[in-house]
Amino acid sequence: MALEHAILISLTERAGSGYELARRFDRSIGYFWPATHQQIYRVLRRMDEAGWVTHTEIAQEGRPDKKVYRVAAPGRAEISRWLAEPADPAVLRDGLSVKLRGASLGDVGLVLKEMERHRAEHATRLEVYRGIQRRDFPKPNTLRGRELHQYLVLRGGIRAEESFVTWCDEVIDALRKDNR
Amino acid sequence: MALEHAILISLTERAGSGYELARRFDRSIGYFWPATHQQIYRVLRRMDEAGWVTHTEIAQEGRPDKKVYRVAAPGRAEISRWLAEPADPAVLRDGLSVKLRGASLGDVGLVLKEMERHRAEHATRLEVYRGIQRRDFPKPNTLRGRELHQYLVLRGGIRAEESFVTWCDEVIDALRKDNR
DNA sequence: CCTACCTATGCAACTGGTTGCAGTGCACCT
DNA sequence: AGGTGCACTGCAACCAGTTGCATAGGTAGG
Repeated sequence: MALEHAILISLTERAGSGYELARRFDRSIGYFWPATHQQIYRVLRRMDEAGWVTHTEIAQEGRPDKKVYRVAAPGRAEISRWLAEPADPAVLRDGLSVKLRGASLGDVGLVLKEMERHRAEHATRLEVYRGIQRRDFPKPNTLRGRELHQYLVLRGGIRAEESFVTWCDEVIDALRKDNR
Repeated sequence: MALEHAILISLTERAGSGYELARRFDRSIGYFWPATHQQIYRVLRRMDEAGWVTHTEIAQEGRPDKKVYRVAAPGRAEISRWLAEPADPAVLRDGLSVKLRGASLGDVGLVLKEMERHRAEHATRLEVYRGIQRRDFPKPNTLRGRELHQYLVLRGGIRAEESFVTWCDEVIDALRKDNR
C-alpha cells in the first residue's frame, strides 16, 4: 500500500497538514497516486497512532486550526524498508478503452466525441507538466539526487501524456475515416 | 462502474462462463480493466438478477459444470446507454514513480534494480502486444468497425508500453550517471 | 444581502477490489 | 502413491477508495 509512503515522502519534503497534503496531491504526487482528503486524513491518523508521524496543532486566526504533521524516525525507517521491497506493477483502469472496444454496440459518433474530449484534457495536462519542467527544471543535465528523481518522475508523466495524446489522434483519425 | 460493461462487451463478442471470462480478462480486456475471478462472479450474478444477462447451466464430463452467460436485451440497452455517457479519466496508480520520487531516502541502487525489473516486464508485455498485432491485425488499413476498434485499443497498449520502456531507459541511464 | 467558494477537520455509510479458503475430479509428472 | 496444476464455482472477511454530509468563520462577487 503506497498511499502511506507517498504521504511520508511528501512530508519529508515539507511538513504539512492533511488539507495541504490533499492540495499537493492534487497537483503533483497525485498524478500517479491519486487520493482524496478523506483518505489522507484517515491514513495520517493511522500513521500518527503507529508513531510514523507526529503532529503539532496550530491555532490560526480567521481560519480553522490545523494539525501540521512531520515524519518521525519510525516513519523514515518505514520509507527505506518499503523502498527496498519490490513494487507491484502500475495499475491502469481506462474506461475509455473499454468504450472504444465496445463502440460498435452503440453510437460510434459519441465515442469519437468522448475521444476528442479526453484528447483535449490530456493535452492540457501535458502543457501543465511541460510548464513545470520549464519552471522547475530548466537545466536537466545539472540535476542530481532528489531533484533529479523528481525530474525523472515528471518526465514519466510527460511521456505518458504525450503518448496518450498521440494515441487519441490516431483513434480519432481512424474513426473519422471509417465513418466516411 | 465499467466492470459490468467490460464484461457485457466481452460477452457480446462471445458467450462464456465466469471462469472463461476471467481468463479472457487476463489476456486482453484486463490489460486496461483488470479483474479477478471473484469480482467477475459477483458482477455476473448481480447482472443476472438484474436481467442484463441470462445463463444456461452446462454439464461437463471430467470437469465441473459451468454456467454460460449471454447478454440479454436489457444488457444490450445498458451498453449503449453507458457508451453515451462521459467516461471519467483513466486512473493510474504507479507505486514505482512514488519510489523513484523518494529514492534518495533509501538505497537508490535498489530502486534502480526495481526500475530494471519493471523495464523487463513491460518489454515482455510489449512483445506480447506486438505479437497479437502481427497475428490478428496484419493489415491494419483494411479494418473497419468492431475489428478496427479492437485494433485501436491494442495500439493504445502498444504505445503505452513503448513509452513506459523508453522512460525506464531514461531513468536507468540517469540514475547510473548520477551514481558515478 | 445572499450565494459561493476557501481553509480545515472529520464521521458514517457505501461500493469496489483483494485475499484466503474450500470442494471436486481429471491429467500429468516424479 | 503423492504432489502439482487446471477447470469451475463460490463464501467470508477484509482493505482501500468514494460520496455525502456537518461545522464554521472568512473572503469575494453579483
